[in-house]
Amino acid sequence: MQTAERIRDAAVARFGRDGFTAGLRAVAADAGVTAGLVVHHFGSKDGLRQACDEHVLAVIREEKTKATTDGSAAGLIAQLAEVERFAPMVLYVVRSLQAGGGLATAFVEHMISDAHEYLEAGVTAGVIRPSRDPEGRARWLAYQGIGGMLLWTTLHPDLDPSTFAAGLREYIEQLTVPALETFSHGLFVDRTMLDDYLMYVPDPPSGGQHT
Amino acid sequence: MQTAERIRDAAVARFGRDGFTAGLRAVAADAGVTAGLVVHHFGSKDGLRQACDEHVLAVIREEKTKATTDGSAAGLIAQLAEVERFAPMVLYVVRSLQAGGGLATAFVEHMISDAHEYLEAGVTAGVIRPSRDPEGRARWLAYQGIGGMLLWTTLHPDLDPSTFAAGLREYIEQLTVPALETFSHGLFVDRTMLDDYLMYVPDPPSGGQHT
DNA sequence: GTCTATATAATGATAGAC
DNA sequence: GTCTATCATTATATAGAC
Repeated sequence: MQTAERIRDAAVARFGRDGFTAGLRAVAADAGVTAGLVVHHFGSKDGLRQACDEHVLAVIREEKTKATTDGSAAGLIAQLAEVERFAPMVLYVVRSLQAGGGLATAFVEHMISDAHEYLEAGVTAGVIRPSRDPEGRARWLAYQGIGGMLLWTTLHPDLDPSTFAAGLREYIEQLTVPALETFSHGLFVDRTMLDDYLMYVPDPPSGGQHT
Repeated sequence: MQTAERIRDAAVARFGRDGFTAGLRAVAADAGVTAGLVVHHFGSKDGLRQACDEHVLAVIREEKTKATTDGSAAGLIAQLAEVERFAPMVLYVVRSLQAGGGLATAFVEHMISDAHEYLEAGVTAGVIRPSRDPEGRARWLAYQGIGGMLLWTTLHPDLDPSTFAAGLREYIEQLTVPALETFSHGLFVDRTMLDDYLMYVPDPPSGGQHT
């Protein structure tokens, strides 16, 4: 393997474990080179991070990671095997989500798009209820799902590649019943809250479906 | 006002704007003192942050901030005025949630407890559906609600006290319809997904209600 | 391509005058 | 209590030998 790629992979793993405050010397040591060489290849620390972002995003797109923001336990748990396979990269994505930036935005938009596709297929198949704002619903579910996991992750900072997947499993198992309950029959007994709000926002976004 | 308190308030504001990577010199300059005096009063940067945490948490408890994780637009928008009043402290809490630590955990647990109380009152009043895991449902709603806002905040890093509340309003207005829809009648057409899952996890947690 | 050595800047923290 | 001056460390990045 080329040295530059080895440095980049070491950076993905190190940044994933320690966050972006990790120094170039640590990355260089992991890759078996010196800090100077890292700068020689990537110009700066920011250039290195950009290379990591691009590589991780390319892998995500290539693997066609499916969105699992529908709250389905089956889908989520099935994804956990993938999480374990790509543990270093998953951790890198988590760090990006915590820090913000281009990869985080791209990842979230990717998940929203996937969720949208998945939900619309469900609507067509008759298992998912239609929405008057399908795009907004996908966006909301993605934000809540990713955000919830992100918050849980941040509150349990002992995350390393070996324990991350197990911890994530615990989080999902704890919250699957409430999620499925709510996604099955909602939270409110009736729809007065929705109707009250719709009186103030009467215009459904384009693409809205009958609800 | 005492100098130590002025330094502490300056630190809350500065850490809220720039995150915890902000230096002691910046905090000291904001408070009109020197870096040495900050250390003299708080022992270390970590001591300063701990003092900030304790103060913010005390204010939160004193103001009896109500949980708004029920997805209700009315409740959320009503809270926005409070967000504007306490903008520097809200930003500090956001930074804590991004960084993890004691204040973040305490804040989330506070919101979970509030949501639990609020939901149970709704169940008793007959407007909220019962859950077989009321505590888990409150936890799930709090994680998703806080996490979603946190993710949105992280993805829009141009946050300062003046624009934060307006941006938050935009986020809420975008996603209120999907949230109310889902909380009104769920996401799935029927409850086969829930029933399928419950066959694997047949034991309802203690305190469960009939669903 | 890779290294050593160094420049430069910023950090948290300390010592001691006043 | 408050300041000035400084130390020790760490960081990114550069220069140049090989």
